[in-house]
Amino acid sequence: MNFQNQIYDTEKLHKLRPLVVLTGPTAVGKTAVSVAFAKAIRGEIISADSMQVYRGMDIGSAKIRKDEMDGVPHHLLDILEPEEIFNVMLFQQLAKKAIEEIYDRGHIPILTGGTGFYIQSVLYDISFTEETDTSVREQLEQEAIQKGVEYLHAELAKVDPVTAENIHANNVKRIIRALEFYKLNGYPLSQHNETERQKESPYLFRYYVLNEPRDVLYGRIEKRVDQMLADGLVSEVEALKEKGCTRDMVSMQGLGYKEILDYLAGICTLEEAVETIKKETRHFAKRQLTWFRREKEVSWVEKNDFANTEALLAFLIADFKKHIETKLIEK
RNA sequence: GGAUGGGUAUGCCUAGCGGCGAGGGCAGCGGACUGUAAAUCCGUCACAGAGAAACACCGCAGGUUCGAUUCCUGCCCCAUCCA
Repeated sequence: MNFQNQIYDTEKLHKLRPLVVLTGPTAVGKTAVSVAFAKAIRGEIISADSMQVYRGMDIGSAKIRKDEMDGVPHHLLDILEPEEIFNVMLFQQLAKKAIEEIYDRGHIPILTGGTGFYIQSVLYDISFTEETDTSVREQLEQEAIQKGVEYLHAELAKVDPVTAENIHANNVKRIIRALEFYKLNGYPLSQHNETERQKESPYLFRYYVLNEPRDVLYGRIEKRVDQMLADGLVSEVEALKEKGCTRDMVSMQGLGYKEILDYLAGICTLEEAVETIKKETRHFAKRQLTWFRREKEVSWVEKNDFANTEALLAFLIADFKKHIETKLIEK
């Protein structure tokens, strides 16, 4: 670990709160860029990824290997067992804590990962109300099965017409969440969202979205899934299954896991599972791009605009210096 | 050479068995998203058009019919089987 050199003033870091977000659709090559970038700017990496938090889920989540980290500290990797539940609020808490600690060390936090929602939660410091009662949701889930989604949607329309209007009647999960929010907090979710949406980021940030032509990206996804299988994805999932992991767990909803689980259960052939993983991963990449497009203050970085990784890196570093570092080192 | 089954819209699979300007699925594309987010959900997907006017390759060409994607004939492809 040669990450001790501290060129930034800790107090100033806490005050200016610099933050780099480095993201992009799955398989664009975030990981490789992030490490080199971190080294160049004395950064530490915080993974904004809903699956890489789980231990024992390395291949399928495309987790960075220790030897690839090159001495750069990585946070929020391997912090939970696959049986445990993870969600945005938890992520936000942990990420915020990590950010403060990184400032203490005189370094710059770099949020890397493809979960846009997680990034948003820390970037705009969305406040989540304290909710511990899980029985409400369970009850609503039961009601959804017994009385149907339409019923719940109608119920939601009574207490929170705005949200009911916004959520499609088929979207069970989000209808349940909206109802749960109302029951637990006593006021409509739409009201909460309205105030949260106004928030300015407490950070001095740059939000980079790495991208490349769709067909190239899809080709890369195809190759990566094949590589995962060659690396032993099936035995990774087998081990998890033996450990007691089942499809209904949050962790097992990850791409590659649920499909291989189906294969292991004899629901489909391995070939079918692999095809599904590739297809779903493409869909996922697309959804990620939709998310980033909607995000306001992002800087799109097209890989094609650069001759090679070094050039891309040089750009990122120059951009970072221009927007953030100068503010940090000026007296 | 013979037998049988098929060819359905800019990609793939499939419904259709006389009123079809043609139903469904997939892929693709677009979108939503504030405690499951690698989740969940929505839209679009031949051309034309809010009009009684005109305009259409359901393999191709004819025929029957008021009317054919649907029936008949010939031809061209494809698949499997028999020679």
